[in-house]
Amino acid sequence: MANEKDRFYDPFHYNHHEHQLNHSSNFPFFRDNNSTPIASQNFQGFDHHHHNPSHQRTTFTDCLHGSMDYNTLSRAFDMSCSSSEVLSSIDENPKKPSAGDSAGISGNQSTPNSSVSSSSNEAEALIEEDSTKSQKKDKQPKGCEDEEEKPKKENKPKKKEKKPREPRFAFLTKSEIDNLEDGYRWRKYGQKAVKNSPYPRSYYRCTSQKCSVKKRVERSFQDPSIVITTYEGQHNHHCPATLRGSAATMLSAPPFFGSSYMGSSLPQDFLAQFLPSYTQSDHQNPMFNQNLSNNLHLQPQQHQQHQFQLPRDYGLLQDLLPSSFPGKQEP
DNA sequence: CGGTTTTGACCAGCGC
DNA sequence: GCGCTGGTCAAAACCG
Repeated sequence: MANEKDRFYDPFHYNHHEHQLNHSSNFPFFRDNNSTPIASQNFQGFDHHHHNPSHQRTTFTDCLHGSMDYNTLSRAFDMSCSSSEVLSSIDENPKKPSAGDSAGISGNQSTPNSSVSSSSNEAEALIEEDSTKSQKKDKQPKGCEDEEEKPKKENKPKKKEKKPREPRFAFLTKSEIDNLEDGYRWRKYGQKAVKNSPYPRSYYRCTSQKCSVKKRVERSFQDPSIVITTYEGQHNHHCPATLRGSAATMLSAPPFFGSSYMGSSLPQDFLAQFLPSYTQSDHQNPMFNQNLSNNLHLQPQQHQQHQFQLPRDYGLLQDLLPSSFPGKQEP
């Protein structure tokens, strides 16, 4: 058990070589044979139009390994990217012919177009749903902020302006544990049966006050060993140090992506490591940097300079980082 | 006793 | 307009 969790924490608990091999594939999904975290995700800029109206919505799939600061990650990836090798995306066909439509990630659903792949490529798809559709739900007034404990049932102020949904991104993790530790504290607020799946989907909210981050956790019914965790929103606080040492540090390290260092001039090597589909041309593309920069600075708090320090137990991480990366420890 | 989980009900979009 | 579905609420139960 604990083991599983620990593994999940470890962002680089995978085989380097395998990783590299996967680089070449269009399918940024990998896992090792030992039920290690597979952490792959496809990003789809659903709310691009929201964050940046001028943006056109693009699908973007990428993968990372293991868990990191989801918060920053989501920001980091919520951008347009040239690598479109992926996705089928629901982008263009937000609506599926049949009902399982909104299930976004529906990796566990057998929706025809869900771009989710099937068991053989289980995680291939992990695509986020079209935000436009998701917006529907946002019952405004309440949101996740507990500030307003409105009596929703009766007189809910008819909400009008839909609050655009936060970008979401998902992780696939091979684990027996449904609710994987990620450093943050969550409170479950709902559970629903998933259509065409024997496994229910659980809804969690960050327990931190005024933090509206939510996550959904469900198990792929195609491959029950895979847990699909979808994050929505950005934490506006640091990761509570509930995790053991480095893991927490790791997960909560905004500096990882949030420091100005990461702002607009990420080391190419670094990006390449974390964004397997990232290419040099991406980096050279002004839009890429621009988007990245923009996305990394959505949150004021993240502007602050952090002295990035890598947890010592992440040897692999050390190895992956370019020597120029701040905090990189010399052997 | 305070925080979390459970769970049935409710609500809003969407497709037909 | 109706039915379906995902998402959310909130009271009750549970737990440490």
